Amino acid sequence: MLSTLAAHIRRFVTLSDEEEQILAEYIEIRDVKKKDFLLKEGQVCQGNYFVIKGLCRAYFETERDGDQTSHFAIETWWITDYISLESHKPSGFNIQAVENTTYAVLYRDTQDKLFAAVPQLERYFRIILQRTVAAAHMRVKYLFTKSAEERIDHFTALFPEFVQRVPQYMMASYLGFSPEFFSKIRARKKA
Amino acid sequence: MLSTLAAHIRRFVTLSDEEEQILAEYIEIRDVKKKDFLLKEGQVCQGNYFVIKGLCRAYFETERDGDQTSHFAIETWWITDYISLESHKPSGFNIQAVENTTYAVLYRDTQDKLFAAVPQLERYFRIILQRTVAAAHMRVKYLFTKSAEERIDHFTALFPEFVQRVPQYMMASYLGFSPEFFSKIRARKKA
DNA sequence: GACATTTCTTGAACCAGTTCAAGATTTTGA
DNA sequence: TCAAAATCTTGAACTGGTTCAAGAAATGTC
Repeated sequence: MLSTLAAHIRRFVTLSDEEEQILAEYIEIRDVKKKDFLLKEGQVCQGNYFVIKGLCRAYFETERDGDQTSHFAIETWWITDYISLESHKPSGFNIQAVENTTYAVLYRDTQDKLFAAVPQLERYFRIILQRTVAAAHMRVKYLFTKSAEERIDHFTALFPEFVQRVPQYMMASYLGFSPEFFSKIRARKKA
Repeated sequence: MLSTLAAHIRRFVTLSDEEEQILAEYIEIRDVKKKDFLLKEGQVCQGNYFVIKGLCRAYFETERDGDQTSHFAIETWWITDYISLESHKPSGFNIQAVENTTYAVLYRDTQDKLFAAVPQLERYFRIILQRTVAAAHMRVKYLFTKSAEERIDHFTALFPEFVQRVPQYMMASYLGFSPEFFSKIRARKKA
């Protein structure tokens, strides 16, 4: 189970077998069922979650309409609330399993000790975060310049797996429009 | 000039005077006039820019309307196109000085050598990037849940300096609405 | 294999914000 | 100091999307 994470790390930095052992001591592997929570709004976020198998989403409640899906994670993606992690304040997000999920937790309060023991993990996370920022900028670019329909097409081309694994109303929310409108776009396309 | 950057780094990690000297060898300080470009669309982004004095913005051209401002940087903020930096592909963004600006460049191709010489910079950038991701998530949260007027109020409260230093049409673009609508909101508020 | 729950669709009325166009105001540079 | 350039304002017509409500289809469960 841990091997998935170790393999992912080795795609970016070198990691000896001994270092993998050290990592194992700092990581906890957990299982959750569909709809269970990794993090609940109001809790202070305690760590960073690496999806080994399954699919999770971060979302928050809005006043008017229902939930707003903020982001997703599938196999080999990290997901957390960096705002809460950073500020040590209660999170405004829920992180929930969309499918039955196996994931690894890296706890915030032991993270620095781990990084001291295996310094190239600092580099690994720098690289991961750099990609996360790039993805976030891409997303804003698309939100600002493309119509709802173009956003669907683009996202479907880029991550076809998601569109099959995630209910349509979550996709709609993530892409920034209502589930009803998603339906209408699909109807329009068939014609 | 470099001292501004060194001071910023020391807010997050320790940095000896010798290490500051090493850093100096890898950093270049530059001046640009208002409206000059740090990066132009079509170029491969060569580095990461740290604003010492002044104000810059990243934007891209859109088909229909004019520019779309993607993000800003004032004193002690880093700005770059991580998408291009990461992929080594031509950038889709322009990074431009909004005021006369002094900035430091950290070049991509020597960055790893610098990190090898001063390992805690890896940590410094991990922390900076973590905050950048947090900010990006915050921004999407506001874009999705707040009205144009609420976004103005929130941003003004959070970064009052910006609203004074940046033309209104750039703010409007950054916050995700038209400059005309910004005007109308202001008129509405006075009443 | 049928009942409950979750997800998806459709239509009608509506609205937050856009677009276009023209003028007013402010800032800039020689 | 004054003309040119940049920025901001206002109004009228419009549109991409929302909201509400109700039913249809799919999925999960014992």
